[in-house]
Amino acid sequence: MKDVPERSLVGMRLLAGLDDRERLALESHCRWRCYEAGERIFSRGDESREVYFVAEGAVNIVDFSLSGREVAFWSAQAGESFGELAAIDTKPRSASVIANDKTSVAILPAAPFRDLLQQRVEIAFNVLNRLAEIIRVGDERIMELSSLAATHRVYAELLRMAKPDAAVPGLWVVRPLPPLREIASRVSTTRETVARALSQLYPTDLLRRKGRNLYLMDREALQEIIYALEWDGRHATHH
Amino acid sequence: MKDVPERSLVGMRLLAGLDDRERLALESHCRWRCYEAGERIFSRGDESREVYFVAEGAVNIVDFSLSGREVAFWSAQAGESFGELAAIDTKPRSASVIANDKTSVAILPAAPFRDLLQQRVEIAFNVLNRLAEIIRVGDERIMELSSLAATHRVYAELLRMAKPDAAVPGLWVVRPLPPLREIASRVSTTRETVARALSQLYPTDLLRRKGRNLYLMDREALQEIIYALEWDGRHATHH
DNA sequence: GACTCGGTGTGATGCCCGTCACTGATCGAA
DNA sequence: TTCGATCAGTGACGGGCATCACACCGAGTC
Repeated sequence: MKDVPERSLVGMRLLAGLDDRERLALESHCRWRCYEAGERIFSRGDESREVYFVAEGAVNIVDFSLSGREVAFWSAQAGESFGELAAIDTKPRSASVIANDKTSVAILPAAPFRDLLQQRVEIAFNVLNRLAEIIRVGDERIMELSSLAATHRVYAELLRMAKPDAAVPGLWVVRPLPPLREIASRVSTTRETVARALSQLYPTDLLRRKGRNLYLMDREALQEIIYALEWDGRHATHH
Repeated sequence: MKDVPERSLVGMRLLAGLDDRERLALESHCRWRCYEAGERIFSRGDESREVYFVAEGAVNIVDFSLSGREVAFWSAQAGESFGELAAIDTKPRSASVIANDKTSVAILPAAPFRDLLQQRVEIAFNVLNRLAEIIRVGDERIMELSSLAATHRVYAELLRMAKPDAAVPGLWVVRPLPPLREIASRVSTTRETVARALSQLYPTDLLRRKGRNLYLMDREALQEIIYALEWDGRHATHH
């Protein structure tokens, strides 16, 4: 939000538990850098090993299939970090990272990062918890890809993106609604399918769109639809 | 392989780096148990938090969709472990575990496991590396599900399962070939599709089947097919 | 204004593959 | 041998959705 980005690691979740002295020591190992929206920070297969902390902005962690299809794995907002994998196991980058907005990051080389983990077990636990969360989310995604039709995956993603509306309790809103192409890449389908999935729901009045906001009028009913359609849909009882 | 299962944690990869004294101390916190092939060890959503070490046998980590579709995430052989996630983040089990063969396990409660991580950073690093590997494999799976047709995912899985033949160099073999239904659950498709994928390849002589062995006559050519078909297949150049 | 460019909505077309339904093969056990 | 159970192979059918193609819209820009 500021023009002059803060150069500090205050508020980084992965570093929760460090006192000021420790944090400053860590900052001395960092180099800082800004990226424009859309700029690529590193690519799958790269040999770099640094850990990145997002100070401002947000990034998408993605990968591309041979045919150019973009698959989004997850994203990191300000206060979060990425690139830990390569720093931990010293293998090449497993995915690419692209700045979403104008983004400023702190770049910490692998060596001081590993030193930190050794000296402060607390931080190692933070990292363990973070990796565990990534695995849980990933497993859920695999389950969805395996058992839900594309349309339903879109609805599931809407439910994940929506936040409670500040004004009306019980009303949920996706604000702002990202470009459909981005939703598509998160649930591994196409822009067109996302558009059709939404259109299909407008008449039922479960979804309502106003400008760049998308309102979920009845969250439970939407949830219901996702699973109801798995029964008598193409995946019939089978058992 | 023995009738009386060994009750020791020797050879557990996650514990590499512990000396005998430390290992014995850990064993004193374990309880031991055997499972028959097919028996369920725990289920997704369970509130247990123990870490399991596979002494003998093998287990499958799976999950079931509402429609009963079984999705296999990964498996753990003797010397490997599972259940670390819940022990680390104290959330409910993210998946179910089913014994593949007759299996004996050591069961370590979360508390001593966490103590271990705190006192021996080396072990914490082992766990970090393991989780990192799980994430990398999971990401690859998501990529495959997003960009490869079912038939090609089957071929990719064959390549993963195959090991070099002891006799003929350059020849790779899947031995023994598991039931097709299991391959299907690993790549999220059906038994029938796996059967058809194999049948399709027999005439080309890239695959040859003898009893419970499946020979890959030309590994590179198979690799080739998987990606070649992504170009001019249904996922045309798009961009 | 006109022109571009990124984001939308939607119809038409094919084809992959999940589902259902059989037929056989294999292997133990009775 | 004869069941019974699990696994394997294959045909038929149909629906979902990826692809292609176009029209529309708002926001800059010149």
